[in-house]
Amino acid sequence: MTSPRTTGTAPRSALTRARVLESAVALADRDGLGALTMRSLARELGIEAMSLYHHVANKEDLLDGVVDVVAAEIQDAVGRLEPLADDAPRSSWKPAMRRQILTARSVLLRHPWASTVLETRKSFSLHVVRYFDSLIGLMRRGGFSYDLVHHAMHALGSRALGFSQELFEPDGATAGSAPGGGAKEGADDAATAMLMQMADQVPHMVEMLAAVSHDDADPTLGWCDDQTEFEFGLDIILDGLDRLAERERH
Amino acid sequence: MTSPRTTGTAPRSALTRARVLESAVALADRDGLGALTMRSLARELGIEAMSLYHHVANKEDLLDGVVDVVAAEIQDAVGRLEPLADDAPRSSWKPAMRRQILTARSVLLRHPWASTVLETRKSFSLHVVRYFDSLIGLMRRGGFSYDLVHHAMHALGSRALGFSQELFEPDGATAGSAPGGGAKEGADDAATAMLMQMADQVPHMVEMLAAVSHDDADPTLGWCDDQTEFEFGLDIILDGLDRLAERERH
DNA sequence: GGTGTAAGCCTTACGACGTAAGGTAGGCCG
DNA sequence: CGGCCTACCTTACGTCGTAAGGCTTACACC
Repeated sequence: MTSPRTTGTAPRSALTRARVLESAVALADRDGLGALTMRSLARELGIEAMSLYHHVANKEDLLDGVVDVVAAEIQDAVGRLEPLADDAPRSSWKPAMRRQILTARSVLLRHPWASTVLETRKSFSLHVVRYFDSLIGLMRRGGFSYDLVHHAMHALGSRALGFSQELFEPDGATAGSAPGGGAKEGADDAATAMLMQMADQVPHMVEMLAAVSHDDADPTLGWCDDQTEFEFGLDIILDGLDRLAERERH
Repeated sequence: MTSPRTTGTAPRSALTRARVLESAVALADRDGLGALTMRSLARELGIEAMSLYHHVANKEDLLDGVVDVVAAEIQDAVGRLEPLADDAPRSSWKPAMRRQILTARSVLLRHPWASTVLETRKSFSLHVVRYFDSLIGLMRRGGFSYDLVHHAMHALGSRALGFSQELFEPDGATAGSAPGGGAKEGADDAATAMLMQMADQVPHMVEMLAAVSHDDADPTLGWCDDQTEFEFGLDIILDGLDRLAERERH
């Protein structure tokens, strides 16, 4: 379909590392992380698996690159936010940081598999580090000592990037099930039923679920609002840091 | 070596699901999660790979079971703590919870691979749920509404179990490298060197590293004390929750 | 005792996976 | 024109999880 360019300087390869990585991201978005294999990615690009090795060193390198693409997307989105005014009060570090983190989160929500890959990297992505750097800058403007900044980054952990791995997520991002798959609904119901069975073993939990679910509009216990819970946890940490920074400043 | 029992009711199988799971935990402890395969586990037990399927349904089930073993260990350790006195003040929920979580953490530190596996489970382990239940109970004694308890569990996230997945851990728990492996030292140094190279790209980060590392005793920047950072983050959250609970109680 | 049954273990084999090794063909520069 | 470099391909190996089916042992019952 694409006519081979007969002029130009590089007629041979339309395929670049960048295109490989973009394709990998698209494939993972569409079919899940489990479906991202060298062979399937090659098929997607219309080449053979081994040809990928001319653009990435191995699968680890591919994943590094894929993380980098997502991280660049984050940095881009964060960079699009309007910057802090020069005369902004010291306290504005907190809403600014909140906004950056929620922006990062919105990007990661578009690539649900990315957090899993991020956690398994053993080297930095430049884009991630630059994103962290901007958070550090915000805290400095808020009057944090570097020591406090350092602790703060650890306290935030993965929340700094906008995810907080939920234990026991309903659907594993790793799964990569075929899009027509059936058995999904009822997962919550099954969990609730299981809990009911062991009501005597976990009385507080059962009572909590009862209490929380019926001042909710939805009586089927459609479980929790991720966004709300994320923001709740984030705010607790930001408020705590604010208090510590104020104490530090005497 | 072990004389086969000729009496008794079950002379045949010394191998049980429990023994399989224990062996799997031991293998992962020793050689890493990556070394835990059906074949290697079978070799460890002196049987063939396929024979394992008489005791576990498949590898997912094996991992479920392995998580359960670790969770039982956590529950056991937590159960060994002395319980709250009946006349303990309301505010004692906080140190009690802190103690439980740090106890859970001490168990997970003995099984560094376990957090990774925990995150990938898509169903509950009874022992984990019971542990959570005890945390909920503590917060209730502290006067929390169930709604606040619910948010609190989300805010804690994996910290409730004593881990806070560090992005970019020095060594992947998944690796399972041969015990004689060489290239480990210098990982921090390499990271620092890389950061130095891009100093202009991440000025705050570089400055922070400089500031934090030289009021540290160790000038080689041996990086951070995990335990300290974990407790710092945990305390921020617990303090924040305390404040919210107090406000709730008017 | 003999016999049926079922459990525990083994053998063989399949289709994924990542990737090592080496082959081929086209475009560039001399 | 000839050599070379590079993108791509072919083939093959060793690993993984596990499906299918066979052997053997120990018990339940007659």
